[in-house]
Amino acid sequence: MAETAKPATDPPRLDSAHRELLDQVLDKWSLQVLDRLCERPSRFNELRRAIPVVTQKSLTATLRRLERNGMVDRVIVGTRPIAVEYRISALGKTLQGLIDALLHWSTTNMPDVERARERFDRQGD
Amino acid sequence: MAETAKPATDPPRLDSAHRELLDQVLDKWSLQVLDRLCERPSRFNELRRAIPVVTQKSLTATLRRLERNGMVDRVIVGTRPIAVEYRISALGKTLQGLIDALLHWSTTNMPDVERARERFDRQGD
DNA sequence: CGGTATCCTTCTCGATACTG
DNA sequence: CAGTATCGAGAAGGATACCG
Repeated sequence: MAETAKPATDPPRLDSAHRELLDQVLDKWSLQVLDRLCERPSRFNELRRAIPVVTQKSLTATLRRLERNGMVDRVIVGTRPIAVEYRISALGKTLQGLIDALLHWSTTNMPDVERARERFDRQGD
Repeated sequence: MAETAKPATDPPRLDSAHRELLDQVLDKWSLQVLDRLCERPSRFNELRRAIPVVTQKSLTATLRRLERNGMVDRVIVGTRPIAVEYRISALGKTLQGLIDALLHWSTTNMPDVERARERFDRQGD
């Protein structure tokens, strides 16, 4: 068979489209928003209070990004004063297991990570 | 019973220490570096070529961060000219399943995400 | 080969003020 | 209530040059 296969450096499995998507969905605020919305639908200011120290601006940007990627639905539930509810979408739900796994990994391995950090910092001081 | 339990907004599962760790390990370059190193140990310039368009500076920073968190080992395998090999650590290996899962999720759901984006962009134009 | 050091631009993010 | 608009500080990130 003719060889197309001889990549001394083989192609990355994570191409730019995948990277971009994961970046938009796994970033610092998104993880927390999605985690929260998996538990229950929430209003804007509810989310704001539930997620310590997020600013309006960052929360708005995060929600818009998640909405654009189909992870959350923005539902207007009342007018005057306007009321908006954010809900996890079916597509967003598919991330729930992964988020739980990440949280679990982080919890399990945090002690080892902390030891590694101390060792590293002691070496290089 | 006395009620400590009445959090109208309940506490976030993802506290700042976890967020910080996940941020340091799931960022754009780290994912690619870890994915690559799970396949095989690599030299610095090998990684650079394998990961399209990463700069020296960013790759160095990423590797230092991963090393500090105990995810990769930096092994000097030769001197003059100096040769360094980066290897996934035992701790880093524990992330492999998660990275595979993320990659799989991304691949599976990319079409739906793209449809969602198109719909969103069409509404708001 | 595997980095550091420096400069400089770009983007992020918080603070603040205002609106339908 | 749920945002938008604007500004400015600081961090991230690229380009380039140099070093052990």
